[in-house]
Amino acid sequence: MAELNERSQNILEAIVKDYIASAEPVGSRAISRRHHFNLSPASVRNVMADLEEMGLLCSPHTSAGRIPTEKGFQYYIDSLLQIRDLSDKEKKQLRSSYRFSGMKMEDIMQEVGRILSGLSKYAGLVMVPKFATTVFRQIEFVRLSYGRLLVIYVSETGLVQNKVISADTDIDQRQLEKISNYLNRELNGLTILQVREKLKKEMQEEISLYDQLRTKALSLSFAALQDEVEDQLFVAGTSLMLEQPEFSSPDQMRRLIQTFESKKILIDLLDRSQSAQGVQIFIGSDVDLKGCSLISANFSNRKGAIGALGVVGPMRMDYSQVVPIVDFTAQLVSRVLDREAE
Amino acid sequence: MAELNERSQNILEAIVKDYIASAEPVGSRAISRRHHFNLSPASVRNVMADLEEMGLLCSPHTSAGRIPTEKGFQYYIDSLLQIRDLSDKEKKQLRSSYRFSGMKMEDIMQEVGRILSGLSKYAGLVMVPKFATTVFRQIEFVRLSYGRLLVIYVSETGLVQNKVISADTDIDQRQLEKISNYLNRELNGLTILQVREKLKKEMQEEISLYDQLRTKALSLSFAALQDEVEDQLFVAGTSLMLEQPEFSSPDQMRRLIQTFESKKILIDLLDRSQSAQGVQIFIGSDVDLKGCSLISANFSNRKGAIGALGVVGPMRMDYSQVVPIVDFTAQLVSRVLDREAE
DNA sequence: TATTAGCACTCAGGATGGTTGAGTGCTAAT
DNA sequence: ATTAGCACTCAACCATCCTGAGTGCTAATA
Repeated sequence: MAELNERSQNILEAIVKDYIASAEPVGSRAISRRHHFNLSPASVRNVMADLEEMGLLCSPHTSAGRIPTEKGFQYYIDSLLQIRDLSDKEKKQLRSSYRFSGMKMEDIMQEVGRILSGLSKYAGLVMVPKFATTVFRQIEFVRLSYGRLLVIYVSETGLVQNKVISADTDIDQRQLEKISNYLNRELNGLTILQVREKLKKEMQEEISLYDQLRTKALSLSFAALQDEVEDQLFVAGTSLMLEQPEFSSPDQMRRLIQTFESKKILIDLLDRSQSAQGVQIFIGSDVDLKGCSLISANFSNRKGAIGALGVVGPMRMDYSQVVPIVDFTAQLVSRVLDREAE
Repeated sequence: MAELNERSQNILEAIVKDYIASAEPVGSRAISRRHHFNLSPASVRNVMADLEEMGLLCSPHTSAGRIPTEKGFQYYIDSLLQIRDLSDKEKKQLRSSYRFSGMKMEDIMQEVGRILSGLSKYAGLVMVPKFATTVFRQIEFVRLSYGRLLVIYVSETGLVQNKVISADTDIDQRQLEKISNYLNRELNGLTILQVREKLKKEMQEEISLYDQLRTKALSLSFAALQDEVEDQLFVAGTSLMLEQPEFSSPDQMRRLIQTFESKKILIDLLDRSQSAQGVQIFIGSDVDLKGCSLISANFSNRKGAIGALGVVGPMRMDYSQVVPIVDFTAQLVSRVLDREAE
């Protein structure tokens, strides 16, 4: 993107800000009046025409003001937006909104989503990613019925997964305990991915069946861990977004709800932000989020990244407000999880 | 409700059916033409006026046809609706939609919701109720960090719950195993409610502390099981409902989404149907479901009721279609769970 | 040369009014 | 008891007009 001269930048910024505030097209007169760069509406119009030429603005129809295009927002965010830091007071306030003592992972995530949504007035998202990326801590088996077992495995970060598997023969609880003891000793500290590797390798070597218990243990844990568990996504405050004027028409509402319902689009985006550092901003049809933006950040404990959170709002979102909230929340959550981990 | 004479019944039924099909007010002419009770529009009008007087019909404005009121629907459902049985072919088809092998409880529930929604074209609900009503099967402890434990407990029906608790002292894994062994022996076969009772009683008698292990076991399990775990509700296909003409206005959409988001209203209703037998129908502002109805049924295995499922749709729903689907699905799910339980 | 005043033009949105058609209630005739 | 007939009502649709906000262009200005 070519650099803009200062005047153009100022005017673009003014337009974006006004539009964020009002959700309505902004006209040259309004700009020249409300912002005090001593310029007549006519001059402003000239600049606006240039900006439109460059694809940063557009007008819904001839006699309406201009609104920023996606590209316009992009430019604004990349070059003009300055994120203010939260004041200590705000940080304190934010910190006190979050109270997680005694909550288990899932509940914390849900609560974080709710609070994010409440603070931003948009939809809050929290994703706990695939189990595969976590570190194995413990596995337990519960016999449900003949040949049917419930497997429960716990990650280093405190995530719990359970799954029902079928064994070809019945196994009693005493034996199951031995098996889990064996596995817990053997697999401790590996990531689930490593565990899978190890199991696969050992099972190939094990064809000789010289140790019945061990063979059983391997095949059971293999069955338990083999397939992917999906990312878990918590969404809160969808209906808050429906209050926004850009979603006032039935059609737009429907589309929005569908987006949230399928979750896939959101998970993909959060997955992407998973691997990045710091706050990410995704804009509009960047990826099937027509008219919306996603502000996200990942969180982690000292054992590594464990998830991502964020806020989805209309593209016309108050970024300078929401970005620091998301950022700080991610840090807070990271710290909490760290404390929990040890 | 006073009994209606046959003609009135016929006409009411015709109106309800036409309205269900079209979602539009139905007029006297349409009735007298489409249904062949040789009556002129004028006669139909007379009857309609009576029905309106009784509060079973109303007209949105003078020159529109009539639509059934809530009371009208209620009467229709109570007295006129006849539920056809599913044909064997339909049953077979339904049965083959449901494939749950190797799925764990949560996934089954989610899948059932999705399928219910798909079949009915409305929103599908499945609720797994409070843990308290289930029978204890097994408890396991995992040490997370100093003094912090993860408790996992499994019900007879295969539900898994986990929770983080803090102990006042650190306990190592060997000791935890002993504790869980002890508890598993001691609490086997009781409902969670009974378990709570028992624990409370024993803890009172235990002040003497003559057995350290046992005391610890009691206090841990008490902490783990003391507080209520909420009902879990799975909702699928919200956006399908938005397609219905009655929710075409932004306002109605918003309200609907809010209802689904809070979940509370739905949980309350399903909770109610939990205890009842067979299919239940809840209509409209019966309970804060303005414009909607809920058709629900509970499911159970031979150890007792474990949940409820249903379909939420516009009050103008095709009951004769949806009721048997819900009914049969509940039976199917019950059977599946029975098979799983032993 | 950059800015601005002035002016003609555009167009969405609101107000107004007429027409249509579906539906009603009432009355008198059957 | 039923129904034909008729006057009446009213939402929905359409065309039309008007207004005001906003534009682009051009010529005058600093």
